[in-house]
Amino acid sequence: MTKNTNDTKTIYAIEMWPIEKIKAFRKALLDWYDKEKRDLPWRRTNDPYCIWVSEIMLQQTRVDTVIPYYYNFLNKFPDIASLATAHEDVLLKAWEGLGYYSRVKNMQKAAQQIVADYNGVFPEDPKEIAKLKGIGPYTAGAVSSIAFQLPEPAVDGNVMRVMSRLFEIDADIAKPASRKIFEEIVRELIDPDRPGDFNQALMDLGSSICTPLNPRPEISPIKAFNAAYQHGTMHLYPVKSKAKKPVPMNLQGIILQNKDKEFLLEKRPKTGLLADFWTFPLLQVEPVVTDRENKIVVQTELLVAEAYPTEEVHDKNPEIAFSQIEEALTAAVAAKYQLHPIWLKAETGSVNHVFSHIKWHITGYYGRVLDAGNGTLPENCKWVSEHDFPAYAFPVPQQKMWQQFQQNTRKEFNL
DNA sequence: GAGCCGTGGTT
DNA sequence: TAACCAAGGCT
Repeated sequence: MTKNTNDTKTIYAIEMWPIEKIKAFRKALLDWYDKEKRDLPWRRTNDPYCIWVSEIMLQQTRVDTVIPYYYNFLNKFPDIASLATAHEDVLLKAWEGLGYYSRVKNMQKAAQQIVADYNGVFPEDPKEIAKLKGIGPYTAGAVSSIAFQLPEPAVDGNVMRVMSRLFEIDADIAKPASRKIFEEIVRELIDPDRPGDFNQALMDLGSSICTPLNPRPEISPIKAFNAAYQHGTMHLYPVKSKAKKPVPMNLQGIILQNKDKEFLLEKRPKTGLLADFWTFPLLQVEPVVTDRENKIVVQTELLVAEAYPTEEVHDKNPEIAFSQIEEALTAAVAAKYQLHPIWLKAETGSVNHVFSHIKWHITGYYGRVLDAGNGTLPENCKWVSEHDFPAYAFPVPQQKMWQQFQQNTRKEFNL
């Protein structure tokens, strides 16, 4: 930060406004917020715990999605102590469907930190708040300003977009390093008397008027402060590099039922994608498929490194594809689960699911196991009656598989 | 710093 | 449809 001759600061080569303009900006923004702000559940409380819960849930997640989860979560875990001592399966169930599941695990660790280090009372110092697990720069600023009226910036995607247009900032907002620039700017602009409202007003403006697509700067309460709008350069901001496309992956979803009508569920590892969630067994098994010269097109093996579109497998040799898939499934299931199912001669469905960085294509197969009890099931596997399904945390791909099985296969074959 | 980590809504 | 988007943080 340097000082100019005309008494204004320069932040990362961006010239800050004089104090009179800053004050006018605060008033224009807060007047609009007072008039237009939405009535949201977490805006009816000053409890830092409730504010915290809302901020974690709102990370990369829409307001409409969060609202029912917010009520349910506070009902189940009304305070820091109850969160700190919750059972993990109950915790995950409360977050089921929200995504980014490490958020809730980190939140519990933070609750335990607060119990251990702060006598169970949420700390009021931004530096201390930022030490809590799962609380990064944005959330630390949000809780500090909203719950404790501290003049801390809370820079999220909305704020970066708004500021990049106001000041015609060329920094790539997709890069983590850019956030610091915007924090310095917000530190200068933030209203010291209403920091929480100021931060929330910026975010509300970003989500309603200063939107990524089809923004309406002409009706913005701060259009007079918008350099990009005034200069006709709105289309240039924000600068944001493109995200990578999700990598496709093919899986077989194995729906197995024993003679007690129970289904085989598998708990995923405690780190990585969908950690600690339950699904039908998912295998990366490709059948041996040969072309008309008996040349191998796809080699059967577990954990095939490269994804291979199932449709192509059928296309290459449709008349023998299913029996060869069946053969491969039988071998894989015997090896991994020590089970020997009798397969239904049809797929139970086809599920597509897109994650942030992976795209799953799951083909479902149903098998009935009559000799269960001989082999030893892997430690993370369990036969479960569907009556007990509501107690298990399922990711969306699993729910899609189950839905297809019920609606299609089960009805048709009376299983 | 870049990759990992979900899901649902919009265009 | 595919692409893009939404109140990020951790490793």
